[in-house]
Amino acid sequence: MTAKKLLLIDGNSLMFRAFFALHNALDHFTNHDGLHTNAIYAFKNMLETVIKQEQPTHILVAFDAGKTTFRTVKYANYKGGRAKMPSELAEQLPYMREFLDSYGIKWYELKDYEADDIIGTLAKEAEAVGFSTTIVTGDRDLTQLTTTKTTVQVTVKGVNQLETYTPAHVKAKLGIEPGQIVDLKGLMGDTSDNYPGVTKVGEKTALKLLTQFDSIDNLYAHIDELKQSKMKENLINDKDQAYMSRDLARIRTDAPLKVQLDDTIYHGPDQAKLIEFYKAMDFNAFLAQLDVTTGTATPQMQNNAMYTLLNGDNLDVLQQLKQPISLIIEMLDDNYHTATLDGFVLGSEGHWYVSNDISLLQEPTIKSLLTDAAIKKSVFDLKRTYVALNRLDIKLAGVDFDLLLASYLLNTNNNSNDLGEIARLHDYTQVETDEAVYGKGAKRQIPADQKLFFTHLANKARAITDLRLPLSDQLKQHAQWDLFIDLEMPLAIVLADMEIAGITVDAQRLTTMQGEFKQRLAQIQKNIYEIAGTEFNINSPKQLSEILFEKLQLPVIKKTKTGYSTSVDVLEKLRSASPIIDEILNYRQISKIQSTYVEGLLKQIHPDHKVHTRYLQTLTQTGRLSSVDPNLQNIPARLEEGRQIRQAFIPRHKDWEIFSSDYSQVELRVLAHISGDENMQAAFRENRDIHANTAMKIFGLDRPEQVTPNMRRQAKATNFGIVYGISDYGLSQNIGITRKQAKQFIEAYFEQYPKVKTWTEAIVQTAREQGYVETLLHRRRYLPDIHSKNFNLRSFAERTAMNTPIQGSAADIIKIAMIQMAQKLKAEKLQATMLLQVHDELIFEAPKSELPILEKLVPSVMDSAIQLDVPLKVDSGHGATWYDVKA
DNA sequence: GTAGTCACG
DNA sequence: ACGTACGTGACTACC
Repeated sequence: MTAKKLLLIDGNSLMFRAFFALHNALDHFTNHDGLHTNAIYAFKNMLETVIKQEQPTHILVAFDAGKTTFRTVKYANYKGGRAKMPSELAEQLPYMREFLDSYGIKWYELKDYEADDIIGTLAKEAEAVGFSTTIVTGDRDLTQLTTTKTTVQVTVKGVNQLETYTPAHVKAKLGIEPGQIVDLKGLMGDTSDNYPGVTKVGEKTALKLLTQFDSIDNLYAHIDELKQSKMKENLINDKDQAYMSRDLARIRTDAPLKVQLDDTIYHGPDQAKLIEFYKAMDFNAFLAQLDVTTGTATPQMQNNAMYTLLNGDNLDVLQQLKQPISLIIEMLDDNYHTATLDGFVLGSEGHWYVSNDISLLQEPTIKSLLTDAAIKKSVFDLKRTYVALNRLDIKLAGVDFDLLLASYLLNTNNNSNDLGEIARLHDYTQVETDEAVYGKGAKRQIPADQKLFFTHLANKARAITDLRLPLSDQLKQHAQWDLFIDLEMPLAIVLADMEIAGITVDAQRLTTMQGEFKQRLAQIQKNIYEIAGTEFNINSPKQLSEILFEKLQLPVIKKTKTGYSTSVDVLEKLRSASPIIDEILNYRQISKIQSTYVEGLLKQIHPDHKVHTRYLQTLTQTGRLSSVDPNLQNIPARLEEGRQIRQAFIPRHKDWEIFSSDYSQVELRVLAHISGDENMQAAFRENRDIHANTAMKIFGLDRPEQVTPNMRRQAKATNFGIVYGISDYGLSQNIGITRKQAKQFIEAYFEQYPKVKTWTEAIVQTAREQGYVETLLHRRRYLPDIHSKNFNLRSFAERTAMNTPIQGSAADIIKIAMIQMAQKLKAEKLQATMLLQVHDELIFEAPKSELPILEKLVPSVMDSAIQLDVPLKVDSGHGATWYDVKA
């Protein structure tokens, strides 16, 4: 006899999860009747994952029967104040049941009881007859049902990550037994279910009390033993409430169910019904997964594109291709500056031409097709494709669609670089992921069977062709078409040219520095070992903390997940405690410079004496670029010691210089513009020192002379805080004041800049209502966590709602400037070359003779990139090396 | 592969 | 009561 395994699903809880998991894509998930289907879609995926994982013999999905239950009879406010179910979800309920029916899964609801009670009762019955049971829910309260035979899986993030609770896990996590959870809830109450518990008692206090007294009963039996305190008073006053809350929290295991365990046997889906259901829902991707003839679900049936192998003799077929033509230059390695070109594919609508003979690209037929701006082409990752072809001296032109860029703009959360994965995000399954075909890590390679490789290439090209129209439509619907066509697409070429140009690095200079730093590190290391009285690895936080906090017994300031923190802010506080601290800080600083910037950079220099970074154009959530291999956006600047690294960045010719322009306070100017705050706008219009201005306002001063450097520093931090989505705690940590003071700062700030306050509130509200926020150019960021019950996740989403429009609009602005700058340099036939972008700064190399031109041209392009209600300000400088560029 | 630390805007 | 500043990438240690 095989072991019986029961799967119990908290239908309401998971349905909500499923609904909000795809809340972003609510509009996208509607069937031909206009019915929303997102919750059903996500629920189905989740259900299949769990069934596959658990292999149950029995399944039941429990639902809540209605608003009133025995709990609301006991306590009228139970679950009061809850927002009512969104209508987009409510309309899916009947279909959810139909889905379960066709999937052969029993579902059940019972008047006056909640889903929890059905689950509790069945779990108990199942246990009595020797089943093992798994409960899946989004509600932590169900962990009270955990036993040796019953595990509870709680969704953590989204829907597919589950945290498994066994009695041991409950104990490890909370320090109490599963059975004590009701006592815990009794004492602490539950805000989301809206019952009170004991005044001022939260989880921490409640757990402390339970470790001492085990249960509410025992606590009250010994209440006299507690020392006189406010808490004791509260416990006594709220005794009835505590007992009531405990009873509300307790899940019933004796509900009068009209369903037997035998009714929950899982036989699998009714194929015919399921097909009908998927058709009704327009779940075409799911339909495709069903093998209709055998009536069982099979792995993805892939319909492969037919391809033709190109050779030297059949290239003329390409001239028959209909436009737009999809193009892929395949490289397995990430770094397209150096990766081997493994093959290519060209084609459109049913005609796919592939080859692994790269030399064919040089044939006039193909080369002219690629370089002709009048022949329209679609690609996946324009910058990558352009750079690869440039290595063959082919100037790619005529690309008017990039699937990767389009997908990124539609949802910045989808930051995969894999065509197959991205296609799936858009419900297109007729192409494998690269990982599936090539493998990953050390095993990544072209498949031994060439047919597999060519088929994959053809499928990829077909995916680009098939997704071009729908994604273009979506961009237009989102008002993002201009952002796509006029900004990101042209920018890809500008960035490609910058990467190709590269920046020259003086390896000699770095090697000299390497020697110096090596000596200094050896000396500091010696000092540290002397003070510590032993040798150890200073680079190991673990070994270092043993020395500091155990051997030397320094006070512990902060802990990390795994031990003691040894970060700068901790060490700063310990400075006076031991001379070893200064030495360690010094060691850290220099070894960082040595390993990351001196040695790290040396490794990245190409034979042309340059480094060629790659800008990631589709990674950040805000629209900024990022830079890798090497990262040239975090070259030291703040401290002199590190700043000297910039001496190694030099122009490519003698008699040339490095020239740089940067926006001054661009983010605050953006804030002044979008908030419409008159006071802040006036400060910028009158070209005042914004931080001093803020200091005067929040400290109530009349004259700028009264602003002390410390006031300005605090005001500056407050300005930054606002941009980051202010919190009193964050600000207090940053400038070392109390939380209360920080709160007063923020209040004073908002009084002086009232519209900034209104704007922050409005943007958070906007995020709640539409599920996303936008930049000036309609770059969009979805914030699903804005509705989270989890305080941390929700707060983070709220800060992000404030920060993203600011940071993202600043990113939009400099991107416009870059495109216009590239055009100007070309139009004016200047030799000056744009090399780097560092978020608010553009860096060039140029013959000295062109410097006077650049000094006018670059700032004028940058400050007129966009018209705001406040002026943009740009500072410039130049010098023999990057280090010598000073404004 | 993850965590801790630190470099930048 | 909760426990944080926003956005990144690279290096080292350790499992």
